[in-house]
Amino acid sequence: MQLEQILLDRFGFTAFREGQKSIIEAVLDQKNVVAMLPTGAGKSLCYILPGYVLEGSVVIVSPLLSLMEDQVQQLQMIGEKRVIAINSFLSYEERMTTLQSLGKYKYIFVSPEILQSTALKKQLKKIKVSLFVVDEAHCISQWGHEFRTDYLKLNEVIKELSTPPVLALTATATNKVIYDIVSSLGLEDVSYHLHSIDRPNIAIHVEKLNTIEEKKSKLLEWVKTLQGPGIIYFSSRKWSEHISAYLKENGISGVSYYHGGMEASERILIQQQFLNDQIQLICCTNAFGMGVNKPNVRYVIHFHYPSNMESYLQEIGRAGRDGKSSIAILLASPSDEEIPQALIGQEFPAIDELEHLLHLINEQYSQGLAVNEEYILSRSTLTETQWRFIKYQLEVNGWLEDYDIMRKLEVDIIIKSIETVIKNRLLYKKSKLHEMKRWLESITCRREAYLSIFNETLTKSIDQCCDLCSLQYEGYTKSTEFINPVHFKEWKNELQLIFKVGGKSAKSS
DNA sequence: CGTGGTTAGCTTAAGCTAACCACGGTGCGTTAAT
Repeated sequence: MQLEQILLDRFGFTAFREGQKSIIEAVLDQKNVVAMLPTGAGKSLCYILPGYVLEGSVVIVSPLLSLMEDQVQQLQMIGEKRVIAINSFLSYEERMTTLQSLGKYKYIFVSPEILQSTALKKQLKKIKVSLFVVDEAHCISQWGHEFRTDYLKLNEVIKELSTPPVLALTATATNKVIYDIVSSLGLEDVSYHLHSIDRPNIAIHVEKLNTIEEKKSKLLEWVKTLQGPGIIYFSSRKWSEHISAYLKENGISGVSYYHGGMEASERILIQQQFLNDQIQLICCTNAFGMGVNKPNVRYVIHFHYPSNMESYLQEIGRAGRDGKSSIAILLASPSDEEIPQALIGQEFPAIDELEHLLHLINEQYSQGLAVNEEYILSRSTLTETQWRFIKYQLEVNGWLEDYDIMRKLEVDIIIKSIETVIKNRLLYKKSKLHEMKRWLESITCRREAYLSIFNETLTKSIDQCCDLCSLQYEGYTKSTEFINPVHFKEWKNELQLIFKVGGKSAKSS
């Protein structure tokens, strides 16, 4: 009752959306909470509202600067001024001033990286942190092990802050990923609020083609017929640019590309143009999407498929946030596996590279020097990600702190240990890719197939389900009037009555 | 890691092989002490 009043007073909503209330109650009950809500279900309310009830501040760990800025703006729009994002957008002076008066902020947005700053941690310890939020918590599992290892150090930060209650929020996680989140954050007595990851208004279509050229012309065909706006995913920057140009050459207007190799200003511009309907179609890599809350995306096409099902579901989940009918199309060809395999392989250092590097570090240690990263990296061919992965392994075992330990253990033992970690991670990632490939080979309902990966089952039949069930493509095209799903259902029911055909049983044909 | 394209170098000087290289994504943070 009281919560509904706050909801009305502060946010102007009369009722909670599904799942929100019980999450908020658990948070206010000082429990550790893991919440999985589908995209667009209003996750941020789950920490914003408790902020008004709890004393002290709410710290929110966010994976992207743009996401932080968005959230800050949204809070300011509802009249909340006690909000700050601590990141590299702040000048040195601004940052120092902010840190001195940290307690006056109710909502403090941070990146996992900046949480490693001792100056920030020192100030955070002085104020009362009443809730520690990890937004997009699947990043712990998806990025923490190799790409952004500071995600795996959040548990240390939580301990340093005298273990405030934690709220981990995500839209897409398998049981294993949830286990990974909970154990990595060191959470005990967890209150789980896991809702279905399914998005019934998104139809699924997979199309097999023999060559890349066939894929290109099929893509053009779809883009010409489908009602936009749309997003097309690629696994390489080059391809996203190439197809963007190809579509333009073939008379498609309002197309742009987007990937991580572009200038930040250009990326922001294109994202804004897409959000404002000035661009109808984005050819992009997986850099595009997180935090893109565009309600009317009508289709997502995969020109290349991602390396695991979680990523796939996150990407198609960017369609149809307004709840209206949308479609996800995946174009597959035999050579598609090459890129994801290569990407997985290059995340990890080769064993001889690892050995070479550790001997270099050892050399520096034995001269009594601290590890000079610049020097070490200049003498190896490791990528930044590979080095960060090794560095984390050394840190987490205490090998980077104390060079006496390094001598005693012998480099060989360290190499063996890291080698084992690499092998296990490779096995895991390859099995995830294999799971993705198996899904592509589904012979029964694709939705049921991915739900089973997430330990779910289909509870009610869906009219526009997938290419293996029954799927009418007319509802997604430009030429025809948009078919309201409700009317469509009635029409279909009538047809079923006439022919006495069962809904779901029809798909086995 | 694994594939596909190019080139150097060999030679029954026009065609073969071996060696080499380019290719494939995601983002933070970069500046001080009581």
